[in-house]
Amino acid sequence: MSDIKNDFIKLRCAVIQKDFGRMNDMQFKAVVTAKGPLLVLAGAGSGKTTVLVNRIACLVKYGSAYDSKYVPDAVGEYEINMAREYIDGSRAELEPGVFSLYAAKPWEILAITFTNKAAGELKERIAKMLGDNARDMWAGTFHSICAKILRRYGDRIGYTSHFTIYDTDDQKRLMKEVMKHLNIEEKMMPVRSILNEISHAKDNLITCEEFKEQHQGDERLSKMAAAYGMYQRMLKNADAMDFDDIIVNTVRLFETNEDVLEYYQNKFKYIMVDEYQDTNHAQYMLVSRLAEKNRNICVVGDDDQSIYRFRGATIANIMNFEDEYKDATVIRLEQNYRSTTMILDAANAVISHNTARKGKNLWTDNGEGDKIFVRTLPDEREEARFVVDQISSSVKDGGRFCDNAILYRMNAQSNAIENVMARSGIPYRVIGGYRFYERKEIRDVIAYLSVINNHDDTIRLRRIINEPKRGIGEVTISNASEIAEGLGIPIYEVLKHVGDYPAIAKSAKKIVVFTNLIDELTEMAESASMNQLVEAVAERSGYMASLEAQGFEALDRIDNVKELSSSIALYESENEETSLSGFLEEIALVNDIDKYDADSDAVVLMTVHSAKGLEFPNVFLVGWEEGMFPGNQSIYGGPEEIEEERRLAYVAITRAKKRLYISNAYTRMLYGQTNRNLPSRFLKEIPQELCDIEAKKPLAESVGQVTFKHASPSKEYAAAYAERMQESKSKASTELYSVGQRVKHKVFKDGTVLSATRMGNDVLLEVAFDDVGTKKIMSNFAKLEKL
DNA sequence: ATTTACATCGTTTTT
DNA sequence: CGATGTAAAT
Repeated sequence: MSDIKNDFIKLRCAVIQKDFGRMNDMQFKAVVTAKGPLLVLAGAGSGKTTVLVNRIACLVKYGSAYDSKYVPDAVGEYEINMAREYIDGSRAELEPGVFSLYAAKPWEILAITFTNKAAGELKERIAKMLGDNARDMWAGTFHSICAKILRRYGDRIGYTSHFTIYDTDDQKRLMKEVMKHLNIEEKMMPVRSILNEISHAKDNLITCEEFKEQHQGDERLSKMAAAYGMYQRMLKNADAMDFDDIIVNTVRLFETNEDVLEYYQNKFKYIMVDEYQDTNHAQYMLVSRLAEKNRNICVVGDDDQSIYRFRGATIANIMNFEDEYKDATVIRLEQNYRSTTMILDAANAVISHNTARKGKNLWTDNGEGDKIFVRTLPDEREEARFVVDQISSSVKDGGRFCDNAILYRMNAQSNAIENVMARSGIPYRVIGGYRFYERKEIRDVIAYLSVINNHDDTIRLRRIINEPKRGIGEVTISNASEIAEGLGIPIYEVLKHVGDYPAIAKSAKKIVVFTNLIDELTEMAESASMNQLVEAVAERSGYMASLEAQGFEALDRIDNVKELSSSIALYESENEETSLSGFLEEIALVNDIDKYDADSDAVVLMTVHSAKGLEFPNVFLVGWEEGMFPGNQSIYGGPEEIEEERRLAYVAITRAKKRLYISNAYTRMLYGQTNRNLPSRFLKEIPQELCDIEAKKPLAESVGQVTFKHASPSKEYAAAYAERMQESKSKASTELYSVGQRVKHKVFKDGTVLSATRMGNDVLLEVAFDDVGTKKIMSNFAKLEKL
């Protein structure tokens, strides 16, 4: 080989090194390993995302050039000089193409992440490196990527392109329906347990036929098999899929349609999977089918951070990767850039008690740092107060609220902390828990949109057919669905031709009102903007009016519906192509955590699960007690469960950058019962010399305790209420209504004001309507017309 | 068909 | 404790 060629190879590597040289050796190796299977075992805070981002950038820019000995014939002095200039900095840009080899096109890259947030972050960082090019890359969660594929090819397996995605609530409703049909007592088999069993089966790609076969002797499981079968049939009839189906159906699609599989195998030359330790069998199958052809599969994960066993994640996927792909390159990232030595040592100590792990030891040169603050407090209120005090004083010293995160095992724990926070006037945000899209009023409006989008969506149709009350009762609805079942046609078809079916003819009038409403809105959906559509739904269905009629208590709900409308407007302005099914998909698949923005200066409260992938300067881990963390379920569930909890503890500890506080309480009130709990075993697994321990013993219980339970809530409430009114920028009704005033409401028509009570900036009116009787309404929202 | 009152139930983590 | 469902009354 000529000298020029040898020089070129060296220089080419140097060029790449210049671009990606900021990383440590291991990271760099992961970035430039382009071909073949690659396993990156990345400890917490080891720059996993950075590796992913840079690897993609490297693939697009240089392809597999780093490892290659190939030199194009055309290379000569000119290219050599260009490389030299680039390396010494006198040249800013390389001429495209010269140094790359088999460079990947962005659309040939598939990056699968665990959360939408991670996907968004990935895309954003890649866009910074590659510019607009990044837009064509597929980056998303398993669910969103599969949904995208299914929207396109779902017709091959009997779905339309606007199929509905059922969430847990829809699943429960549907399963209840199934159980009614099959005469399964809920006491014998709770809805949840059946759904869990089915979900497990699906995760392992077991069809209902196979499930039935496998459990022939077992009466209980045979019943479940029957339920499974019927459940699937009804889903299909409704053109709906649950979360598991989205993955399973994609795998099935590939199984039965060779051409589709080949298309995606050819399309995705490079596949990357983040958080590989949390994949389940179905996801594993999906990935390995896609990667089969090119074998350019890079998985990144940390076996110590596998925390989704309950959802079918099997740690085996990452453990066996090397057996699966004998030629795999394995890279370990053990240098941590996030935490102090103290925190890392604690994390390492805890996780070392697990047996099922590949084993690694995180280290850092960030310095020793503070000891871990371990506190024992009398009860959960005191615990919350301790946390709040710490945060207050750190903010006084110049810290920011958003540098602090409070992590707990269960969402139910947030309440105690929220109360104390609110009282102290500390801004906070709760992530997860009650999600916006889980609120009843939001789900109702969404259900309307779903039905407009997909008339066959039986479960959601049933949800809204009598919401608000239209006088269509349970009997009518189940008759109609019986007829639909019997004829094998969608329930909406039955409703459209009520007259033909004597069993429901009595309610014909009311049903026609409903179907007309849906038809009208469906027609509107074709031309109007989605924002207009939501408003039309809220108005014309009478939903808004019925909320308004509830007055005072429904204020929040009215606000929420309005917020939904503005979030749709936002969706429309942010996305180029918008569609109703696109929006519905987004809200089904996108979680609150994804919307979490670090910009607002507030303390963050969330579960440890939600915190995966995030980091904070100060972290408070509350409720480290036996029975809480580890939870009772896992204590009695066996050693595997405990190991999972321990991994969760490991995740929790490694979220902290500077300071880590861990606390437990002697007694804790949960679900209305007070329990005495011992400190968590995980706490004891942290070596004492790493800790700064203090315990505040509870006072003797005898002394008559003064409780301030009812001291100030009304005041607080009034303040919060006033604030909210301020926010909603009430426009109307500074004008007061007098008793006896005749008014007109757009739904309830004419009436007489019985009373008017000022409340904050608004006025609560009691109005006797001529047609519908007396209602309490808030004048700001009701937009009454004076007569 | 709708409202109300009362009992019962189960309580992990999430796409 | 809270949400959810069932039974009885309007």
